[in-house]
Parts: sequence; C-alpha cells; structure tokens
Amino acid sequence: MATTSWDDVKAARMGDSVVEAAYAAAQLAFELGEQVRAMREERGWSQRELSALTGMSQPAIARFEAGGTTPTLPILERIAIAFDATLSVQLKSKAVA
Amino acid sequence: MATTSWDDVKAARMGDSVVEAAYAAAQLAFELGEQVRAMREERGWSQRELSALTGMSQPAIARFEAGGTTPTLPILERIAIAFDATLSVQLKSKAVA
DNA sequence: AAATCTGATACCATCGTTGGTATGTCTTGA
DNA sequence: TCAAGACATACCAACGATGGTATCAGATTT
Repeated sequence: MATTSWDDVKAARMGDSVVEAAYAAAQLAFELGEQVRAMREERGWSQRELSALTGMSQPAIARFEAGGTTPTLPILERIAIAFDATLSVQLKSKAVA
Repeated sequence: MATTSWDDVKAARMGDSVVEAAYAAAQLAFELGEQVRAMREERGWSQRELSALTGMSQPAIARFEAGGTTPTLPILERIAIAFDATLSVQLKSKAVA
C-alpha cells in the first residue's frame, strides 16, 4: 500500500458519512429552529425582541428559525440563556452489543 | 424613547449573556473534546484514523480534543457517525415556577 | 389611506472553524 | 542509532455562520 492505507481504506466508507452528517445536521438545525420559534412565541416575544436579548440580528433569528442555517454552539448558548434554559449536547453510544 | 427601546433596554443585560454564552460554549467544547478523546482511545484509534473516518484532518482532531475550538454541528455529527453514536442537542427549560 | 409592527429576503463585511500542509517533539521498536 | 508512528502546533486558503443594513410583503391600527 502506497499511502497510509487508512486514508484509502476508509475513504469510501467516509464518503457517505459526510453526506449523512450534513443531512443529520440540517435536520437538527430545522428542529432546533422550530423549537426556538415555539419557545419564543410561547413568551409572546417578537424576533426583534429575541435578537436584542441574544445580541443577534433579527435576520439571523429569522434564518435560524427557518432552518436556513446550522447554528453554532455559542449562538445556541446565547439563545438558551435568553430563554433561561439549558443547552445540552451529548454523544450517546447506541448499542454496546 | 428614541430608538426601539428594546434595543436599549435589553442591551445592558445582553452584554453579560454574550460573555456568559462564550464561556459556556468553551466549556462545552472542552467537555466534548474530552469525551471524544475517551471514546477514541477506548477503541484504540489514532487521531489519524479518526480523521480518516470523519473526513477531518488530524490537526483538526487534535485542536478539537484539546478544546481549542468550538466544533460545529456538522462536525459533531460526523464524529457521532464514526463512533456509531447519536448526537443529541437539546434546549431544556430550567424551571417553570 | 397612512402609519406601524412583524417576519422574510438580499447584499456585503467580518469572524471562527475547518482543510491542507509542513513541522516539531516524543515515544516505540528495529 | 535510526526509522516510524502519534500528537501538537503553525501558517494560509476556503467555507459557512453571523452582524449590519436595507428592503419588501402582510397584518393591524388609527
């Protein structure tokens, strides 16, 4: 084997993963957007009010709620704080089999 | 009130939030890095092997595990897939009081 | 009808993460 | 001692999210 062999051997398998991950992240972004919109409306806040509380722009809130972008963790933290909520990010092993 | 009033009124309160959120995100990044390193070593994988599986570079893995950067959700998804794990991101309301 | 508020979209500048590469150090093994 | 592997760090280019602003459509109110 020429190169490291790992790069080659796993390359094919990895190709799918990146796409799969991108799709999963997009779905996550969409769901988070929906949840934030629900929490915001629950409190009767406008996008402008939430943007002021989080230091974000109103367009950023709109994009995020629509699932147009995948939010960063710092942004999610700011939103959590605005809602007096807790941000939880976990990597949970599926099966131990 | 001159401008929208929201921008002004909440501005002071928001200042702390941004810093607080940045700190929280950094801590989250650190903990995630530790967890990923643990999961990786648990499987006897080198950073190079994990980088091949996730389509990331070895330096990116090193930075991430050291907590040097705050990972993006797509990256976390790729890592989760490599570990055959599930990525969970939740905004949980604290008290309902 | 006019004014106002809300949410959505577009454009551009900026910032942070990441990719890619090279390099350095340390450890292990031949 | 030398070679190879593993991890860390540095530098730069590319990409995506965000900030800021302006604008637009729809709904509400006067």
